[in-house]
This record gives sequence, structure tokens and C-alpha cells, in this order.
Amino acid sequence: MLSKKTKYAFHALTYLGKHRDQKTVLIHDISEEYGISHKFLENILLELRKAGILGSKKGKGGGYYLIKDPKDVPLSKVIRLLEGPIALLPCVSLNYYEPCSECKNESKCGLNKVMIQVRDEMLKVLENKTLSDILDKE
Amino acid sequence: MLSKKTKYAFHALTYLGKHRDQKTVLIHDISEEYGISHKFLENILLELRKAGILGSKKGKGGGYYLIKDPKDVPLSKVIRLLEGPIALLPCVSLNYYEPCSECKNESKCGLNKVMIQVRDEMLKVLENKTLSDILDKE
DNA sequence: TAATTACCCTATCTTTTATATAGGTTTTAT
DNA sequence: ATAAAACCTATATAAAAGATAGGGTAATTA
Repeated sequence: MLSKKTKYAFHALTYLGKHRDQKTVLIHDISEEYGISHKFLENILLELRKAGILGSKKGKGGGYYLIKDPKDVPLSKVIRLLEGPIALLPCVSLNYYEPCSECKNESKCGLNKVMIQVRDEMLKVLENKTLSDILDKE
Repeated sequence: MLSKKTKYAFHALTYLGKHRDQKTVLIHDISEEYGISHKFLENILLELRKAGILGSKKGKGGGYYLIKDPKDVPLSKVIRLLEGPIALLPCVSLNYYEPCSECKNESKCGLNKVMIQVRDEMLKVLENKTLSDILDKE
């Protein structure tokens, strides 16, 4: 299951997507809208900015804004950033690979094979659906 | 990511699948093989038995054994039992549904729609692949 | 009958992860 | 100069996962 952090990130991105007419949006406005702790959200937005999804402006009149076209932000990117691996096992993660500690022989592991399939099916959706897809519905 | 508990369950099931020639297998043997705490494993096997996947026999010569044909144990069943929901959001879980606490209107939530797709893609694999598929490779 | 082994509690302890908060720093518009 | 706002780091708290300990009970075999 996705953590609150990741969900908050999606909320924030949705909010920012809906308010693209404004130059910037305050952390405060987003945290109020969704009842998220200001400081917690601050860290999330910071990560999104460092990842090149958001831009920000300091000082009076400042705030955050989407720096990318929503079509160019796959959901997989957001999940990996806030959540970590999408795969169900570390040994099949494309971005966060680690061998399974208890696994004696990965190449002979049947679970490994299946989980690669699961990962690929998840990615078929998550790499192709973008922020714009979740904006459309709202 | 799957918890250790779930992974241990798969290890145990694999072990039991490989030793179907024996009438029973001791908890002890499995915990030794994979370096899992005896007591921790005990609880896992108990859950598998209560779910009708394993049988057990008490007393001398007792132990656990697979009660089902490995072909009839979909991986989804094991995951749901030990791990909980397969879905990435509670609001799209088939077996553990809960509304998302921060969500105002599920029917208009774009994330909900996408996550239903992700869930279905995961299930395509996890409902159809069974214990026998992970045994074959080993 | 004795030994074995699962069953079934409860409790605790440690570690890890998630969530949240605090406090100060830097930038910027007015 | 002041106020507003993001920036940054650290810490605290809470929750969950993982592991351990120990008790006993029930069933079974030899």
C-alpha cells in the first residue's frame, strides 16, 4: 500500500495541476485543503522540486508551481521518489535492486520469476499513466 | 514490498512442496533450512493451516503437510493471508476495502481509477500463478 | 506410560519505518 | 527594513514489523 507521504504528494500535485493559472501556490493552501501538516508537506514538496517536477520561488509572493507538463510526469516517477521501489521484492526492482537476504540462488527462484511479471504489469500502467490522467477526472 | 512474514510463508510452502513424498515436515526442519525463528514460523504455518492450505498432525511423527495440490494455491491467496491487501490503495482493494481517509469523492478520484487498473494487472498474474509455478523452477 | 510435536495463549523486547514537529536560515517583494 | 515564504537539518513520537520467551494443552506414536 502507498504511504501517506506518497498520497500527499499526489494530492499536492493534483492541487498544483488544478491551479496552473496561478503563478505560485502556497504550501499553506495545500496543507489546509487536504488537512496535511504544513511541515510534513514542506518536505514532500521539497523532494518533488529536487526531482525536477516542481519549481519554487522564495519570499513574498513565492510558492510552488508545476515545472513540467502533467503529461510528462508518469505516476511511477512520483511513487519511486516518495515511496521507493514499485516491485514486490527487492530482487526484482529496477531502480532499487537488492538481493533477497534469504535467497540462495536468485536464478533458480520461482518467486523471482513471477514477481518480475508482476512488476512489468504494474509498470505498464504506472509508466504510461501520468499526472494529466489523474487531473482529468477531477 | 512483501514483508518477511510473507516471504517466509513462500519459503515454507516451497519446502513443503518439495517434500510431498514425506507425510509430514517439522516446523523445526523448515526454520533450520531458512534460518527463520521457530516461533515466528509457527505462527505463519498456523495461519496457513487455518486458511486450509496446510494440514497438520500432532504428536510424534506429526508435523505439517500441503493439503492442496500446489496448482490450486494461487499466489494471491498467500499474499492476502499474510500481507493483507494487494492493491496500492485501500479504496481499490477487493478484499480489504476501506475508503481513503483524505479522499473527498472516490468516484471523482483519478488516482482511484488508475489504481484499479494496477490492481487488475497485478491480479492477472497473482491469481493465475500458483505454488506449482514457483516449485517448477527449483 | 513416556516422549514428541503441534496448538494456543500472552507478554515483551528490539528494530525499523512512518509520521510529525521544531527551530533556525535564506531569499525576495514591497 | 520588514514580512513572507521556501529551505534545511535535526529530532521526536508513534506505529508496525520482527523476533524472543515461556507457559501450558492436546494429540499421537511407540
